[in-house]
Amino acid sequence: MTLHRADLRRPFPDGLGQRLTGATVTTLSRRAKYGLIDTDRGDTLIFHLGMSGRWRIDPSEIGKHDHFVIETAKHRLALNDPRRFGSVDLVPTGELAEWPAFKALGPEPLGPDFSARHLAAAFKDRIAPVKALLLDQRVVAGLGNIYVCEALYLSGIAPTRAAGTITRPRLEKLVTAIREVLEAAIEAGGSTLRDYARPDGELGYFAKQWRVYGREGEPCECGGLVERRVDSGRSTFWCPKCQR
DNA sequence: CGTGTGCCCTGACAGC
DNA sequence: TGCTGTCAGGGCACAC
Repeated sequence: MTLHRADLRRPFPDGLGQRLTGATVTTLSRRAKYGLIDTDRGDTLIFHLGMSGRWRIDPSEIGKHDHFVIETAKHRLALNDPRRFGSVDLVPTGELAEWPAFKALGPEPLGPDFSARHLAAAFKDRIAPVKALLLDQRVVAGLGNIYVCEALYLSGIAPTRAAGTITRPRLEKLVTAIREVLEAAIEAGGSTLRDYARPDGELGYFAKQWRVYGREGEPCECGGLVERRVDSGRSTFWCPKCQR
């Protein structure tokens, strides 16, 4: 294991090398936008790819942004992250549930605990825009900017709408739309924006299926035009005519 | 507590 | 061919 700098979003954990060297990987999994690698030493390596991170498998050479490199028996894995918005943490597996970023995490959107009932409870009395709450990982875990825009479009809900004012039938539609968007994206191999690639190097083709994201000024099926707005530096794309 | 803003950082791209 | 400005899949600290 080699570190090529001292930190990403935050410093790499102390003792990373000693705790990983010689360990055997027992399980690979995911929670929200974090990847989890369990070892037989009782530790879990938690990584987040941020906006620009990727794992490079057996790279021909170690590049400028290959910050963290793991050698396994068969492969070399390089965590490459130009913007360094990603993170690496090492936590005892038994303490994962108490890990700060996981403790308050909402349900997985494709799991059994995500429902209109859950959203109704999370949105109750909230005046914040529904888009902001869907991006809040404590409400639902793992949705990002693109998929939230797409799901709100599919369910006909304006991103600016106060979350607590959405009726139950429309929350049902929203839950369905979120699942549909995620399943379609997974099926297509992810979303390509600029340079995202799948582990095999192929691009993710879900971008071609975006209905509103990145389509400012283009016509919606309803005859309206897709608009873009920016809130605290992040873009929202939506059709004001069919999203209310 | 809930809400909204701005920053972390680099690279790609458009326009001049 | 540079240069400059804008924008980007996320998360979190901070102010009110």
